[in-house]
Amino acid sequence: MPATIRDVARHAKVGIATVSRVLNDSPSVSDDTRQKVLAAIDELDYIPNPIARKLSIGRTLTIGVILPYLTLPSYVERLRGIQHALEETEYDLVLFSAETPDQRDAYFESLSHRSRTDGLIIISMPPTEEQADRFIKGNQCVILIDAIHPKLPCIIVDDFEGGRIATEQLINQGHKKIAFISDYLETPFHPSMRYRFHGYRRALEDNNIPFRSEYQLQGERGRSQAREMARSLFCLPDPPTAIFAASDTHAIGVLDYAADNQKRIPQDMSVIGFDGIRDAEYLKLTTIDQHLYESGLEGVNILLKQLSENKFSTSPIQIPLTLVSRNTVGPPADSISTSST
Amino acid sequence: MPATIRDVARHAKVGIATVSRVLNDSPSVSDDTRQKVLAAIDELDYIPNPIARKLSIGRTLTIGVILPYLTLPSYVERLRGIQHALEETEYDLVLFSAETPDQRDAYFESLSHRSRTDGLIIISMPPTEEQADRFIKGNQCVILIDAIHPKLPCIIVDDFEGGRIATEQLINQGHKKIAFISDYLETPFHPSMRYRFHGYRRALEDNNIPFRSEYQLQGERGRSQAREMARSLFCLPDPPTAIFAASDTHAIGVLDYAADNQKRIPQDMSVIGFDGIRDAEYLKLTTIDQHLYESGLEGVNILLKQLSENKFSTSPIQIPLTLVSRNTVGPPADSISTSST
DNA sequence: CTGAAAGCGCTAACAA
DNA sequence: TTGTTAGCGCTTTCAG
Repeated sequence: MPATIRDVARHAKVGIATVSRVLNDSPSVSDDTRQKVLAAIDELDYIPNPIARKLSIGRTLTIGVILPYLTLPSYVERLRGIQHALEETEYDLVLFSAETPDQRDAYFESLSHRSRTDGLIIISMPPTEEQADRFIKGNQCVILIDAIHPKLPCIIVDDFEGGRIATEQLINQGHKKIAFISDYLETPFHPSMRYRFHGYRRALEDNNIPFRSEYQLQGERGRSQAREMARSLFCLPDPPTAIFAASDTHAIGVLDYAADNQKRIPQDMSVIGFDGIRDAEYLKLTTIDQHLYESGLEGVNILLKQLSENKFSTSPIQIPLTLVSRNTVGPPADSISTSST
Repeated sequence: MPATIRDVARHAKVGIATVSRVLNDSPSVSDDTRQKVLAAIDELDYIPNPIARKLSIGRTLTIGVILPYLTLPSYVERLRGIQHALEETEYDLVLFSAETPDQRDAYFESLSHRSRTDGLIIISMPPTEEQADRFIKGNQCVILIDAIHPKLPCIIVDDFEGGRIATEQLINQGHKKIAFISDYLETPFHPSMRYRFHGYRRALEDNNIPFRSEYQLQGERGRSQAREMARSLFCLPDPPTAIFAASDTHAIGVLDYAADNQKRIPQDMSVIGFDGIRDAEYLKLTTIDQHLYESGLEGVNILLKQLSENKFSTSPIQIPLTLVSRNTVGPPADSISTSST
């Protein structure tokens, strides 16, 4: 049996509260008794029981993280930021992965109150009106990352603007035939991509480039799906000269297709991604970096502030986007031949 | 203030113990009173406080997972298995990421006893003798995945045999000039790769192929490092015709190099990996699948069995390896020209 | 089948 | 500065 605070008190011949005080670094303990207590603690190999502490102070000292898939690099990268920010605090990080809408709803329900966690970081899953109300009613501290709800604090990026910038970057290089590939846009699951698409449309419009529906492809999320989209695009009678991929994973799928089919990037096709995952850096992918890791850090900071100050703001925090120019965007082939003529 | 068990008892006009009984599905409650209690619970929106429960039963209902990096796909894949296995249980999964040896030692120390977690799943980090003793002394349930210690339960694969099989596969295709690339082999951090190397050596030996030290490269862990190794190998005066990469990440680095330098895989170079991460499937990489996801599942199963039966076996569980033949291994170029001559 | 009461190990008034 | 005491909300004997 492990020693308890009572054992320590007895051993040090002090009151149990005094032990608690030295445990919690209370200033109102004489140096003398502190030493005695410390000695007893040491002698008995005493370790305070965190559960008892939690019950007593009425907090769980636990932060829950709910994310959609543990597989996609962008979620893992955000998780890394969260984990890193949390490890210097007194909070434990408990992980919930919701791979289906049902599971998501179940978690939203079972974690809607304060009994298991002091707060929740929810990644890329906008709650419904009802679910948001439950969080509030349950007094659960929530922060949304990459999702938005008028009643809840959230961290987002300007996806519209990001989409616009990405497309503009392509246009500036001289591209006019610009494709857009993404997940299915009409799901409520991941609305960001829809905004990126709108940004894309806007950039085209601003530059008087007509939108061509054969240049817009959507499908199941995933790298291999993106590869197939790339194939379709390349096989078009009048193929695009550039692709704006709504995520780096999509962009990498395009790169895959190119690598396997003797297509040169960016000579035969320019590609710009979105996210700034680690592989993008490595693959020299030009992309819009949305600072995933930092968003995790920031999420923790905001949540902890909420927890300590017990006030929160529902005006979304915007993380700035950064265009990272690497090697996958260049002028279109025809512009080169034109200029060299 | 949330309702407590006492409120429910009062409301249902029963004793507090009775409420506890219906909460825990005790059979010794009359249907009649059960209904009354259930009604009260419903009416008061009562939610049992898990912390109080944990304190009372003396368990944390928490499993800790310690892993080296949250970035490498193989760890994430194992984590997925763990998370999945745990989500149907009453245990919470709390995450610890040890990115440095110091951090690892700190976690091993602070989690060496039962106060924060009921058990630990440790991935790819063999504890020292001293650390293992602490776990045992602290009565902490531990299972090692991809690491081994004589006093602790562990889940491993036969890395030696895997290395041998991978190499043999290359040899069977007619290769004689086979390179091996890996992390630095001499660290105590990730000993598996050393065994894979030994398996490689053995396969060469068995087939009377002399080991050529210029064909063995090691370096920092990582895809881009592997890419550089591929470059060195290709630039050798007498380059190898096949590469056994000690991890899929290494293998993908080789693929990267090939894609960027007009090298055809497997025509110009055969590549076999090790791990069976998801990208390997997607990239059609031939590899030795060590069933990462399943290892996570299995780790949880064993740990939970330990917890419930309070007995454990330190004889390592071996997960079988599977050779997955995909598109990156073929006969060497010279053998083709030979046979066609 | 049910209830009273004694903890689980800690924190935090309150009094001294 | 210190000790006593009353909880935190649950489980679990033990009587009835």
